[in-house]
Amino acid sequence: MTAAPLSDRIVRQFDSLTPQLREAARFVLDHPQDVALLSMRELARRAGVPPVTMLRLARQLDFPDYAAFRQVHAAAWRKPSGSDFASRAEGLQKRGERLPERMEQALASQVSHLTARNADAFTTAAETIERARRVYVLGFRSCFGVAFQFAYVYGLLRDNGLLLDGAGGTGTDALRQAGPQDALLAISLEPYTRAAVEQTAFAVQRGTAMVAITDSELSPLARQAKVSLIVPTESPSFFHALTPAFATAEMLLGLLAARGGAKVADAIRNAEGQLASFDTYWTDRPKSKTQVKSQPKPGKSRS
Amino acid sequence: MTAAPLSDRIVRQFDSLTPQLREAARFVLDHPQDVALLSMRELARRAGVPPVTMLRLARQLDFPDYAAFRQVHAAAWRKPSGSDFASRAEGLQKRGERLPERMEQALASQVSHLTARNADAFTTAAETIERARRVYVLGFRSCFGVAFQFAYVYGLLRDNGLLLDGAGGTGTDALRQAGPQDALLAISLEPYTRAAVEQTAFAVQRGTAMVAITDSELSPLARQAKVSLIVPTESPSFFHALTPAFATAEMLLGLLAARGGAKVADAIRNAEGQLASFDTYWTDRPKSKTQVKSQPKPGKSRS
DNA sequence: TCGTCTTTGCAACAAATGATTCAAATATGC
DNA sequence: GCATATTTGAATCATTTGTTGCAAAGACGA
Repeated sequence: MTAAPLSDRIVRQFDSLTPQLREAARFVLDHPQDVALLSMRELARRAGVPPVTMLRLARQLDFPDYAAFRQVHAAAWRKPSGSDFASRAEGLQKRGERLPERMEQALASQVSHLTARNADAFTTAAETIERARRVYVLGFRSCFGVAFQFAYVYGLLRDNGLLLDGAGGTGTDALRQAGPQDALLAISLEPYTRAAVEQTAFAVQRGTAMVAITDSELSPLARQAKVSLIVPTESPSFFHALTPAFATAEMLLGLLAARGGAKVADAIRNAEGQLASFDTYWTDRPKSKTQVKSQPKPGKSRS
Repeated sequence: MTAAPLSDRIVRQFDSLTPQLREAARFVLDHPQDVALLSMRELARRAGVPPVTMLRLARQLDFPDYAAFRQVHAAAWRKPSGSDFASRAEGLQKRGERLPERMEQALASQVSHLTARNADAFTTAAETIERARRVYVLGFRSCFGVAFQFAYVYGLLRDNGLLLDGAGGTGTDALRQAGPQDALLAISLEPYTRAAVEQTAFAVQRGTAMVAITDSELSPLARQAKVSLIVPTESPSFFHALTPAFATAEMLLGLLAARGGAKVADAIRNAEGQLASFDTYWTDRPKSKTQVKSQPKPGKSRS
């Protein structure tokens, strides 16, 4: 209905394309809006191919013009914003009909208000974590995914992070060593797991600075935390929304990385190199070719 | 930052505009997408004013260029990859100044376009999962958090989910039993971990229906998947954004729950009851009192 | 190894774009 | 009613756009 039929066409023809055209096709698939919004030359520049290639791609896909090619992409984006107001109202009742749309709407709105609600908390949280000797990360049950994510990415930045997961039931034992020089990032939403409340309380009592991601200033975590990042959890669905909490963690990580400057950049490059040498990642192209060119975005790292 | 402040600006200045400029402004307000997608001349033609008027309108609103005017309109409903190129360069210097705001902006915009990009894919994905005898969930490294989240919440709905985590290195062995009646939800973003690619390929070869959450139609997962949910990963920060993938998982879960109807509601109540009887959750009130009352919102469940 | 065929990108082209200029049309103040 | 200011649009200019032609580079089969 939207862009699907076109991208299908591209995917189906993809294998029969020449290498250079694939490069272009890949970029077009990944950035469909850019086709509509940018000029052909600018699009080609960003895709890293000469302008002619874009024209050739369009022709290969049976468009007479580049203009026709672009129009299809434009139409795909025009439709939803226009017709949605009308179609959104109807059909809210029908059991999950259009529920993804409603959730999307809600989540986007929640995410877009995170900083407003937390003003300087992000900075304070970053400072707290930077100063810490050790950074413990805690999150149980529904919050574990967020905690894991933070710990994993943080591990690319610095090596003083420790995820308190419970493999073997020993996970949180490490907290016993937490002290005043350390920091604890704790994530817990209503209903707060008993373990989260008790263990953070223990650490705080020992003088550890807690950064909390939680859902209310009045949550048992927030009241003991040095800084709290408050996230909404309302959702049109059965479940509490965790996306805002996840986004908050991701934003905090971004801030930490940015503040780290060159030192962090080095650490990331280091981690990448190690992973590459372990052959962790899958690669498209035949290994024989010049591998240098096959790393398209050098500055960008893997989270 | 997006379109809102601009249309505000137009409305506020509207009264002080000359008649002809109002004509133009009115059209621009009613067709903001056209500003981004059409040329100035074409836009003017449709608005019924000479081209110069559009330029004058842009200037009147303190834009140096018509290009700047258009860019603002483009940025409003475009994912941030494009417009951020400019701000990324300068922003990285200022070591994270206002980075949370920029990330928030980007993430919110990305989340708000998830369904547009994936149209019917959510429904197809839900159907596939519903039909499956077993539902395997796979995600490594940076994607594990998302996989965990899905598996955890899915576990509240039904008991046929299985997270392929690697505790003890045995995690993915379970995939050996995957067959044509089963489904596999796989999450992998660039750079794709070798293990994810190989193991999903194995399952697909055995006839398992794969639902992929990935970042391109051309990713090694998408090409083998029955349905693909495509998520953006661009970010103003060092790292790839995972929030869109997380939100997608959450939206899919919401859809599954909604489609499940009463049966699912029962299952959730069941799970809650069990957790409560294990005393998993912390409660504000003194223990002596009636414990029943300490389950605050009966309708709302824990994700 | 050579010759053929495909793929690729540079340079040049015509058309269209955004922007400028200026004169006509209209409104405004005295 | 006249002179001044403002508003408007046509004609024009310098760029940029999409497109074409052609030659170099590369792949492939004999």
